[in-house]
Amino acid sequence: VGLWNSMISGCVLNRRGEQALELFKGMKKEGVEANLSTFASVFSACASLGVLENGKQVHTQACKEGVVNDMIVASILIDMYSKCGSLGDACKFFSELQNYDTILLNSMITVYSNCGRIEEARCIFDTMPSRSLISWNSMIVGYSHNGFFLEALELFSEMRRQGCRIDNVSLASIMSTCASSCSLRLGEQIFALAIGIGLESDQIISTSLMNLYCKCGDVMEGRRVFNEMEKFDEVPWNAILMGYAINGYGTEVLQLFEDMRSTGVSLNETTFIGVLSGCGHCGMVEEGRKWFYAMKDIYHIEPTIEHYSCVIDLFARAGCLEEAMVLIDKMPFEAD
RNA sequence: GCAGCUAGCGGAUA
Repeated sequence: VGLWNSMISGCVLNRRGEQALELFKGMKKEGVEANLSTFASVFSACASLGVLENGKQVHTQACKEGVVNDMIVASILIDMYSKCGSLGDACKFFSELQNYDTILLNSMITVYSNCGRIEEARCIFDTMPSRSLISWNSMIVGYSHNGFFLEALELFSEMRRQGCRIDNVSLASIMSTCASSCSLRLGEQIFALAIGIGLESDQIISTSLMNLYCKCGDVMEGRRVFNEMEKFDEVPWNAILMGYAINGYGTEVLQLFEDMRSTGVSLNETTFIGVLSGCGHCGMVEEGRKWFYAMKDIYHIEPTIEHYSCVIDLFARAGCLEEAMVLIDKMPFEAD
């Protein structure tokens, strides 16, 4: 068992989830009994792959082994359902549990927030025996993502009043709250706090600052931050791209997108949302059509409903109604 | 001193 477990958890650590599941199958074929660690790794693999059905099957097996009573396995399971977008299953499983620890309850704060059940998230937060930094951060993010900006800010103040440790995640989250609510001055004050604890060059703080400027309409200032910051991943690129897009700078969107491709920055769904919405704001039909198809054909990124929405909107506004209708029919989702 | 939880970018909309 030990050898199998090491191999499986090794795969998970190296993001080879598929391999981990293969190994798990092989292990069963050989008649080796899975234990706690095995299930823990397998659920993590399912979580990172987002394979719900697989995860459910293994969950059933784990129940027979009685393994789901383990706190860590239980948290991973909740996290797995959460990452697979199956929030109902997460809630159901949670309701069957008897014992909870801080980490498990933190996961549930996130689950409830992600289903919009913010009151229940807050209830867990209020009644949990002890709260970690992540509990506070999760609750703040929950409020923010659900549009409860004042509540997020209030909780952040409470955090400071109580003298809790504040980290880059806390600050970036609250700066994002400020950006969403166009609170430029407040956002800058939060950034000042970040400087005070030595986080002025922190990547996620810089990204948040840039986003703050962009959302508040000052793309030039956003660009200045972008130019000066260190960029370890594609997120800052997407943020400035989106900044250009929402402010109607179409040529800058295409230029930046070209820079991304020539620099070898990885492109993701968000990148294409930026590109397509930029084309939309500026009526660039040809470019929009081209990139919509290219994202699938060349970059192998499946268009989501957001992408369809951008491009359908683009066609409709440009007067290409038939093309828009055809696309609506071809959409693999329900129109919302 | 490593099994589990949070983060920054994410469509259109009077």
